[in-house]
Amino acid sequence: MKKAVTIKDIALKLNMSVSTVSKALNNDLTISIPTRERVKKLANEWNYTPNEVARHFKLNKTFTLGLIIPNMLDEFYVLAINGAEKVAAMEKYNVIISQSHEDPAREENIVDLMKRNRVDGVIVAITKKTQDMTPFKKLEDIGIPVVFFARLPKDDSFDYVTADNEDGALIATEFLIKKGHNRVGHLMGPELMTVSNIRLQGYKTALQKNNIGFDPDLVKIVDLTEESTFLAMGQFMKMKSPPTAIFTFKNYISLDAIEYLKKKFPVMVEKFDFTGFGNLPLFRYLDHKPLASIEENSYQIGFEAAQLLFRNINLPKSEEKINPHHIKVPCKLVIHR
Amino acid sequence: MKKAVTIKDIALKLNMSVSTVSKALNNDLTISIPTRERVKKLANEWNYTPNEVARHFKLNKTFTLGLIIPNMLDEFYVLAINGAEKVAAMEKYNVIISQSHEDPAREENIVDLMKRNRVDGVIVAITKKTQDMTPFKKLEDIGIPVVFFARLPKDDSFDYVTADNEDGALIATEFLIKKGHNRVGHLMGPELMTVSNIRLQGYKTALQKNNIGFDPDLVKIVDLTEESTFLAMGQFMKMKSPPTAIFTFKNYISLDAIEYLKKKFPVMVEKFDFTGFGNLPLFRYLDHKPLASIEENSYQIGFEAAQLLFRNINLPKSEEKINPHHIKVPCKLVIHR
DNA sequence: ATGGTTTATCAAAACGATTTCATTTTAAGT
DNA sequence: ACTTAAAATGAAATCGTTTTGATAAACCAT
Repeated sequence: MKKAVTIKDIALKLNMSVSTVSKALNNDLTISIPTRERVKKLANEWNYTPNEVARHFKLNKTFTLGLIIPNMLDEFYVLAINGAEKVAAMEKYNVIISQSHEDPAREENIVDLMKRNRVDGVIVAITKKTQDMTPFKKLEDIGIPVVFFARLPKDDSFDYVTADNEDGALIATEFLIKKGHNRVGHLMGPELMTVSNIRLQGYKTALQKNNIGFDPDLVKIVDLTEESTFLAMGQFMKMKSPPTAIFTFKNYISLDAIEYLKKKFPVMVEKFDFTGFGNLPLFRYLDHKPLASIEENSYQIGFEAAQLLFRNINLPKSEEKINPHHIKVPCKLVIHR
Repeated sequence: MKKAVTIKDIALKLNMSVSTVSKALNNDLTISIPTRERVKKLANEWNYTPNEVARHFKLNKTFTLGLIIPNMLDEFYVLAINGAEKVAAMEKYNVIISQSHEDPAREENIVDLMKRNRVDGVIVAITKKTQDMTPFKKLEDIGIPVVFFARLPKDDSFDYVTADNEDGALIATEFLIKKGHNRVGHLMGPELMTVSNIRLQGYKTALQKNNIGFDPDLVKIVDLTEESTFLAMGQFMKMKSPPTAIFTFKNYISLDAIEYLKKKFPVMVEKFDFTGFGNLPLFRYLDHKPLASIEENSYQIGFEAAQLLFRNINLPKSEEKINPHHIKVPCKLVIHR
């Protein structure tokens, strides 16, 4: 079969040692200019392609970042990937991406794989259900730093980057209140997720700030499926005094909620106001859309997560991580109409 | 710094040679059961994580597939990735994904990178503008097989997997004709792209089959930006007898076209019928959407591309590729209302 | 006991690059 | 011409694993 040219082949042809060739290719100053050029010329002619596998092995470094995300169909994560890739590119690092598909077992496999492949660091948004943090601990045990983003571990000892969820929730809720709504509901995310609770907190704070009493009946937990949103909306609409506006955990939920209204209470569609996390590009095509979105700046989140990771990667061997770094990226309200 | 345990550490501790440990861990039958178990036990206790970098280096094989796509924000590609990943997983291969962002220079970098990293094969959807195929030729020169999908090279000597674009275009156009339209327009994709021309061909065939003369004025080329679609629609609407239905290269274009009508000819919105390639999940939330989509089965395309790639990877060293394989995955019409 | 298998283990080479240290060559200074 | 310093090259070790061929130990039959 076809085989790639090695440094040795070149050395042989030019009657020099492999060390000279290696150095020549790396522009080592101890090699004379003429030799350097002879080597490079032949390397070029022969289409020499350095074997990075060998290099990485020797250097004990892969110049690769591992990215673990739940699902690439969610634009949020794609943008975060792009942000991380940007930083990686600047540092001449590669990025490998893997999807957990919200399955903790699969996630664990991926972590193991990345560990075996000796990535230099890992950036991860855990699944909705991830509880056990030992796989990540083990990564750090062999010196592979980890940074979490978007989906956070309960355990605060890890580094993470997140949107300022509490503030975002506050802004989104307050926006509805200022619009004149005093019965603002909340469609909350899964209880298991740390962010769900933080956003709930922001919602509560907004009420408080505006002297509106918290009514537990105005909060329903959904799991991001259409059915659960429909169910929750049904419960809302059955109330003696239903909410007139809703802040949702994610705007995908708002969309399903609007669908529900379109089907069951068409007259209400126009009156009901929604806000939620996630500013989706498709909104521009919708006739009925949330009033406003919380833009989480996922690109920025990915960007900062990668930066933080590099800070850990480049830490001098001796220095151990002292305190975990927690970074909050500010949110922004985007009004759609 | 923390260091990972190696096979050597284990051998030392157990007073055996590294070869024995290696074989034990690989369940080699020439190693006695008791030794095998002793080794595995300690490996487990010490959290031994095989260094795949070293392994790949030694085996001259990385068990990794490279995937190059234009853009992960397009669901089409994400689904294709998922299909390819499925096959890779079955073969115990990893997948690394990189985005060209429609930039041929960037694409070339990625190819080079994958070559240096010695992936075992590459699956690629080229950029809109890619013309030069030598980077891919060079890949094959050192024995790394390539399979193209979705976006095809002009050069037919490569393997590829594609939707049956001509048939899809035919079905989509004919659907409009059968609905009673005899002035069916086409918003065509960039001329540089092979698929654009193939879809145009399908459109023409549909007209012919239904005894409708081809009117070149009913075809406008767009570049997938909103502006160019608006421009093309403007030209259509200025005609003495404009089209009453349009088949578009991609349904994203249909969406922009519908937006145009909403703004400029609100009364026409309901009368105008659209079909196009790409069945987007977000359609369910739209009040004004294309009449039907051509579902390209991108998951299937990714799946088959990976399968084809493995056929090449597993080719005995001796056998050279004879004829290129070209696979067409059938399309399906999905009606939205 | 002797030779002949079979079974279990080991030593060493190999993969492709980098890097340290030694050695050779060239140039400079007297 | 001779020493000495500077410049250029080379030899060899190394990274962690697999694999081949050799060796040692255990078992069997005569």
